[in-house]
Amino acid sequence: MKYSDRSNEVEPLRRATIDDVAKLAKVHKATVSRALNERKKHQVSPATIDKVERAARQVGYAPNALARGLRTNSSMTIGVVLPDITNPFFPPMVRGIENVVSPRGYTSLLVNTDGDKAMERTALSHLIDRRVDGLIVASGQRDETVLSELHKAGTKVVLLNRDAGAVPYPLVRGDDGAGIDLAVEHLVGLGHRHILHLAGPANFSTTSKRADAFAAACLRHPELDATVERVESLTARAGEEGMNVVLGRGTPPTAVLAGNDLIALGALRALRARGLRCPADVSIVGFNDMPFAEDFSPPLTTVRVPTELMGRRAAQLILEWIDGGSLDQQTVVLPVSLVDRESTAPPRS
Amino acid sequence: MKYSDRSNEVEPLRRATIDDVAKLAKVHKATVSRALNERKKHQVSPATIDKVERAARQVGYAPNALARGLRTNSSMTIGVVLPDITNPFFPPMVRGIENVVSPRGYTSLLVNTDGDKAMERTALSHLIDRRVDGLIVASGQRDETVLSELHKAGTKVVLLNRDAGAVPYPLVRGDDGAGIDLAVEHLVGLGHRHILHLAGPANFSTTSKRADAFAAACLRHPELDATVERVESLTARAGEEGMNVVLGRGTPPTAVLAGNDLIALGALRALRARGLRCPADVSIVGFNDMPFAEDFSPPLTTVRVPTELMGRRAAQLILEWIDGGSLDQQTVVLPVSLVDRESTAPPRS
DNA sequence: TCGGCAAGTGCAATCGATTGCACGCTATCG
DNA sequence: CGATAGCGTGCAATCGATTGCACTTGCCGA
Repeated sequence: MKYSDRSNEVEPLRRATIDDVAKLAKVHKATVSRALNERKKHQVSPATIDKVERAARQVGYAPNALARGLRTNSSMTIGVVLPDITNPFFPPMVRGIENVVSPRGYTSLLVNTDGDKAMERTALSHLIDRRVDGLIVASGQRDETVLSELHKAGTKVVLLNRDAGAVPYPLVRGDDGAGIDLAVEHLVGLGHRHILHLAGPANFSTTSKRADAFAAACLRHPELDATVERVESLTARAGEEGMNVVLGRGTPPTAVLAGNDLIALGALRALRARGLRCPADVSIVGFNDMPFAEDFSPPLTTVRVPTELMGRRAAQLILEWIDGGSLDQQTVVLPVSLVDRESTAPPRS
Repeated sequence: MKYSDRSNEVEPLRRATIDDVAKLAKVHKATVSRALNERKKHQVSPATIDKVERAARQVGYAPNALARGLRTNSSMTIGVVLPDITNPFFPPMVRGIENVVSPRGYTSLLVNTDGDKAMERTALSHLIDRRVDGLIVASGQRDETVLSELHKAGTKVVLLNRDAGAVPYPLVRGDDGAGIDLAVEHLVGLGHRHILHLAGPANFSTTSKRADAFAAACLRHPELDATVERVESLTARAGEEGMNVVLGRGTPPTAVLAGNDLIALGALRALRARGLRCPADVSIVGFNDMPFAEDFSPPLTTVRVPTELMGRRAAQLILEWIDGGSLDQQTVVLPVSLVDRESTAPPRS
């Protein structure tokens, strides 16, 4: 047996196109298009549909989404912008989103921004280049300029979790204020008077809403000796550092209400490093009820926000909008609840 | 001033096309294309480039990736297939992938399969429809038929973490065998003799490699009284159930080596529920060193696999391949290490 | 028997880019 | 001074689908 030089060449392997199917089925490609399109099938005779489907199956035809998108001016994709997929708070939202968009034939394009404005900008423009039909943005910050540009350009965006300053886009979020109230009442109920709020950075709408709610709660409870400490970012490391500076200042609070679970986790680590016990020496309440918060040491008492549901809602909103629904600015606030686990107890003495 | 009925209509808001730019710059669109393409800029005079760039900026031109992809037959996207993004083991891989593909101008398309064959099939075909330039598949199972179809069709795929039966695709994985050896030696060194392996399902190459390595290690240590229990899935819930049946059978082992961290976590929960203490009563070793394994109660001793690096490597491989590199089947095995934390201790007498 | 209608199919334009080829112009060299 | 090389640009085809319109049939009713 003799092989030619070409035996080593890689076959071009062109995927079947609509023309291939048309040729095989001996009909015009327009007919193929219609026969395979659920919404236009009725324009084609059953016999032809059958021929076409047979042919399509035979050559393994799958429409080129790029070509279709070019023509129909819709890519059937939703861009999803996250600050950090590695933060376990977000994946459930992603699931929620996928759970509603996939069944409708949409694919989601995920990008990370690392909370970096420049990265967010390039990420968004990539998505725009790809002609996403809509965007879900969970990385909003207080002073967004990109988003207001997008708004001017008429891009469809739904904000998730975090608001983005003055840009009038719809927003789906958890009830941060109510969550803080729940947490404060819980701690006060246990008898705590000296409470520290380890707040997240001010440029996130979520954490600053929480800080505001904390301040308001303190006003309602004049008996409280409340402190607020801002940490640099929404990470365990920042929480640890923040807790350390507080601890370095002298007598610790009897309870800390963290801006989110990661900060709480950091606080836990700082406590442990100093030989303080939670909840015996100090109680800690988190926020978000991220996955595995129940497995921390001790299991974390925290405010549960319905992340998966938030994802779903955001996805529903963007799809409605794409479908021509005229949702004006609207904010969907989803209820939160307190999950009472083992990181809180009455203060000692 | 008089408004027509159209005043309420939504402006179509057509994005600027290459023709708009051409018109404004008074050149042919071919020239615009070349002027804006880094690799063809040299064919265009500097004066023209300047004119074009000005015009492009003025109208806010961004090339339509769909149109470009259609013409160039490359979408600049990489499909990433995961079993479950909600499992914290995967996000770091995703980061690794993004870290290498984004700088090269690629966007990654993420999809979940939930370990479901049917979902995997539809997910993959969606990605193929979108003409991804390559795929990274982390959801491989032993008996893959979809992947071998893809292989026949000439699709470029790199497997991540899990192998997929006989399909000759390149694979990037951690050294499962070595990891188990490390763990077993660690436990044996502590004095454990009665060791249980809570193995994951057999249809994953990872868990079955681990089970094999465990069996081999036992052969090397005839003094061991080893047991293996298979759990139904790679989840905490399954780990808990598995541990419960073992516990229900009588005297517990002094140490358990879990198929992964989630199973370990489940085992931890089961122990706690029965009033058994870890590591005082039974030691536990996990596998993967997923995020927050250090924050469990107790902090989990586990085998660290370099997830982010695995993602990077897989991404590098797929890009090389796309660039015309002819990587034949090759397996990249990355080294693992034991992270000794607090879930292991010598057996009580 | 003929006009008309409807169903089914084909034709060709179109979406927005890229790219091989041809053309015109200028500069260079023998 | 004329042939020629080469640079810069324009022309038009092309990628693979969708879709408005026109055309062909066959059937029905008057």
